[in-house]
Amino acid sequence: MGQLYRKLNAATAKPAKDISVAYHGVDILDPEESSDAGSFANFGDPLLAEIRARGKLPILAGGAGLYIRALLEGLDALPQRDDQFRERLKKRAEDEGREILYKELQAIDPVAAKGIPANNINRVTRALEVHHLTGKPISSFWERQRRPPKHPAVYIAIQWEPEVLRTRIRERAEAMFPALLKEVQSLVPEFYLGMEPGFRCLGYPEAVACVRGELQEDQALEAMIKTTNAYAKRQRTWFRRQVDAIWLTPGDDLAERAERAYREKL
RNA sequence: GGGGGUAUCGGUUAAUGGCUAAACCACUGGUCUCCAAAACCAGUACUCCAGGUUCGAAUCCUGGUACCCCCG
Repeated sequence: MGQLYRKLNAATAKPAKDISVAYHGVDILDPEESSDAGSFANFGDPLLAEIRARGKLPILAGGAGLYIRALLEGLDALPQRDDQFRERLKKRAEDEGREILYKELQAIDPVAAKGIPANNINRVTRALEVHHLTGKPISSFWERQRRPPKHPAVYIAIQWEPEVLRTRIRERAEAMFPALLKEVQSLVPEFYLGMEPGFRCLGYPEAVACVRGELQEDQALEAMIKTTNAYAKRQRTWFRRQVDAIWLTPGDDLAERAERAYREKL
């Protein structure tokens, strides 16, 4: 996710430059460009086909479950995001409260309203947006018959002991933080406001707040650790419940076991 | 040794002597079809201890304990 963005290197865990694997999808957006699951899928779909055609095995590495699903399974034919419309809704939600938007959704699309929590402003917004753009309720696009995945794949996830994972996340954040601060200082406020889409990536909002003097360094670091832990938890839930992942334990020969799992499954 | 203050979920705090002790964060589980490194839902868990006053105590009183501050 963060790896998509140019200039944001310190906290995005990009692959080392001298690595012997061909990487794609790194440094393809500027921080002011927004990304979404649909455009990610559009980017990756031909790429996967092309790599396969060369007889190579593509590997998707990352934890944004929705992006991976969008790429491997495809999305329904929903329209792309409309940022202007979203801005308007956001403003209305701030001025009049989010309940207004949900009431609107209930009026336009009771089916969708039933499936979307009233407080989930993101999904309520999306549903209203689709209606705005197409004149049709988003639920009318939901008529999805189970289609075969566009790209056959095995999901492989690593199951860490909770305490070990916690420690690794802390150490990772601590290791990244000094460079992250320096990087953000060199970008904000001179070149960026720090509110652009790229700066939504883990650790960046905290570093921006620190550069602006809103947080002490140690507070920012702790906040970054916090959000990273929360993210890891969401990942765990996603790969546990949303997809049929194979869970491997660290300490084994991961590469070997992953390959075996892959052969068994396909 | 003397004086004062504080004590409520893991953390920070809320509750005129009166509903089932609350909120936020953390933690655990979960939701998910285009901002997802997002947004959201649910759950666990607390009145320092022992007495007393009272119909009724987190709240008032006594003693103890722990921590903080001041004086020696």
